[in-house]
Amino acid sequence: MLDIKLLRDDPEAILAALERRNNPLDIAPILALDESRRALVYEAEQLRAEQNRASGEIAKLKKAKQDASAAIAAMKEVSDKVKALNEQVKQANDELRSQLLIVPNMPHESVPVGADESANRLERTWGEAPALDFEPKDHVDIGTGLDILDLDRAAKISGARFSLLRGAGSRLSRGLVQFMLDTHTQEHGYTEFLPPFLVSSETMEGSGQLPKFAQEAFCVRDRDLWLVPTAEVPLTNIHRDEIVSGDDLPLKYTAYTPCFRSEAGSHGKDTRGMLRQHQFDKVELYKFTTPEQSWDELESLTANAEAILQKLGLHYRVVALSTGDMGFSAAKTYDLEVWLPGQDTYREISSCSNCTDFQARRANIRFRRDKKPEFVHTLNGSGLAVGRTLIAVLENYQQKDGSVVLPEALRPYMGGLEVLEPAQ
RNA sequence: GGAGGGUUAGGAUAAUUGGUAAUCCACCGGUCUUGAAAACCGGCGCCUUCGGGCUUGUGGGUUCGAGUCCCACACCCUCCGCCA
Repeated sequence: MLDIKLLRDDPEAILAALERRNNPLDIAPILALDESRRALVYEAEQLRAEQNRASGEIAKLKKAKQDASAAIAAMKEVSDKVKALNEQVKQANDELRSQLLIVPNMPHESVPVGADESANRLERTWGEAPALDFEPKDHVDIGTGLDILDLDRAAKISGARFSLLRGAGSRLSRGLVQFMLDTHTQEHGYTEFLPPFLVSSETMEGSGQLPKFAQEAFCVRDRDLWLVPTAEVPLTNIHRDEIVSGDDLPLKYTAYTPCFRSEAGSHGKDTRGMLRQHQFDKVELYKFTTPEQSWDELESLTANAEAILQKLGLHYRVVALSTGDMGFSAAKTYDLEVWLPGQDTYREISSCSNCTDFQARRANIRFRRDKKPEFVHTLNGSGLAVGRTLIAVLENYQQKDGSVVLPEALRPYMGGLEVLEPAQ
């Protein structure tokens, strides 16, 4: 949610930002709404002041055992007016908020301008694609050959877009989670959380999933609970409606959660294998920072996610998303794309964003350094998507005989195992 | 799911038959001091068009006026039931 004051004081800047995002939203009605709302608030407050004064008078008269019926009768009218006005103010507030909620965040000046992903900017690449002297298989064939991935039985249990890992496969997934959390907590200074996987509507609204993206999430029947689509949701809401100390910033949090997404609208996309699932594991990175810190912190958060890929020796590239490709809340986003030999392409494995004060305003997360509370900046990024990391390990470290050599960093998490051998 | 008790600022406690939130601790600033402590003064919740307005778990209701009365809900504690 943008600051209404910014809209009021500098509507041209907002219009220019919308233009860059290729978003034709008209802000004139919002400004008109704001103006009439403020007039209503002022009028209501004036009447309220009169009411408070008169109430004091009535109390005095009553104490002196004098007749107050005339004053009470007069106040009855004022009271009715105040009630009617407050009702209007409430409506105007709700209306204004819902209008403001559909305005996206303003892109940072360093974000490449363009309509879609074709305008994304390559920032850097790391490592090299493995030189395979044979036709690489994709993770489905590799995983099936190793008897660690069983998509048919997953479909039997839950339907399409689920996976069933077995034996070393499930241990590899668990090991990846451990490896990522250990790295972020011990080397990057993040505090680990294990949040609820079911959250309330209020929490979903706080981080911007509701009402706009209700279609993308799963909800529990007959209860006000949603399955988390990402750990970003519970992590954001840890400090919802709080004022944290400025001395504590930046706060760096990490959490593993499963993520549940309906992927409505992605039918026919990535149908093979475990690239796009209704349930997947992810280790999330999250920061609450001051406004001055947030751009440096975006770079270091991205570097923290990259460190995982580097330790695993996986070739990847970093891309700055264009204004047209960025998410609603982000002011700037870097995607990490890992090389997948089985797909013969780079695939997103992490998305790191600075949401500036956009999410904080909506979730009402502030900090105090002087007298006035200010909104924090929030940043989030995957560190990393576990399922896709598993895919990347399988595809990049596959051998001609169908085995997979485990990267050294993972071996301690696999009981010293060095190679996944194909089943006989 | 059932029964009972509770929720007032960061913490702890007040508030006549309903009269418009008081006090202590902690914390911050100032005076004083070589420095510190103590003492004293001011802050110590939010918004503001600087007139004020809002704030007693949340949302309604009654009333000129609600921490107080009524209704619904949330959360916490204790016990029963169920359960890993």
